[in-house]
Amino acid sequence: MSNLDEETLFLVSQTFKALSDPTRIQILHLLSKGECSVSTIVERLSLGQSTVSHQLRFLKNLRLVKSRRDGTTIYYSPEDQHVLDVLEQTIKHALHE
Amino acid sequence: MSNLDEETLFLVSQTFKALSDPTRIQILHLLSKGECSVSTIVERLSLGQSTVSHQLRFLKNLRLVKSRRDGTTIYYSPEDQHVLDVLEQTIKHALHE
DNA sequence: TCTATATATGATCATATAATCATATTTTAA
DNA sequence: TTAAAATATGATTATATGATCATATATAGA
Repeated sequence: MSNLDEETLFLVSQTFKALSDPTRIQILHLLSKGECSVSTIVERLSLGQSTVSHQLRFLKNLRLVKSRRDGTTIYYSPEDQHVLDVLEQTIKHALHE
Repeated sequence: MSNLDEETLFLVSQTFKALSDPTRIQILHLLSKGECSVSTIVERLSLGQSTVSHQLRFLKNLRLVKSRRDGTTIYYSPEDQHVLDVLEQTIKHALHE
């Protein structure tokens, strides 16, 4: 496996940290079914608008989700299949599958 | 993708949390090269014995590492290839690969 | 049994994190 | 250009986390 300098180590840990919160996992899991606007995420998951916006920024900073604007609405979706694979694999691991 | 009940959500988040700390990533990364005793990990990574022991317990609780005893020495290794795959994939993601 | 070695555990404390509140920004339409 | 709707941002606060210290436990050998 590739070596880990300090900077990479930090980036990797941050990436996992982005996935280590139930709220952010819920959001990413919802997005895995198709892109959603912020307000849709708020409704579907019964979360505060500010909470969702903060968490989306976190996920986006780590390139786990991407966004596109349509008018005043911003749609979020998973950055790539890679991200969903890691989530899926870890769900399986957690479920002893 | 599989649905996520509250309990699974928590387990998945804990699993990612176990991988979200630089110290624990270093440990797992070291173990990916071959099993190590606690004292070897302490030496190789220049960490405190108590720190390593605490972190190994965390990793083991989430089934990310396993251990075997030989006399007074306890050897740790990654639980399975699955775990290493997730680590490897995330390292690649962090490195934009 | 007594000692030494290896590892684990419990408590403490400084720091990091997530939710919330209030407010700001951006875009569209009237 | 003003208002409304959607989203983002900054500050605050309660809680979670990780390193460290002191101590406990377990195993092997004298």
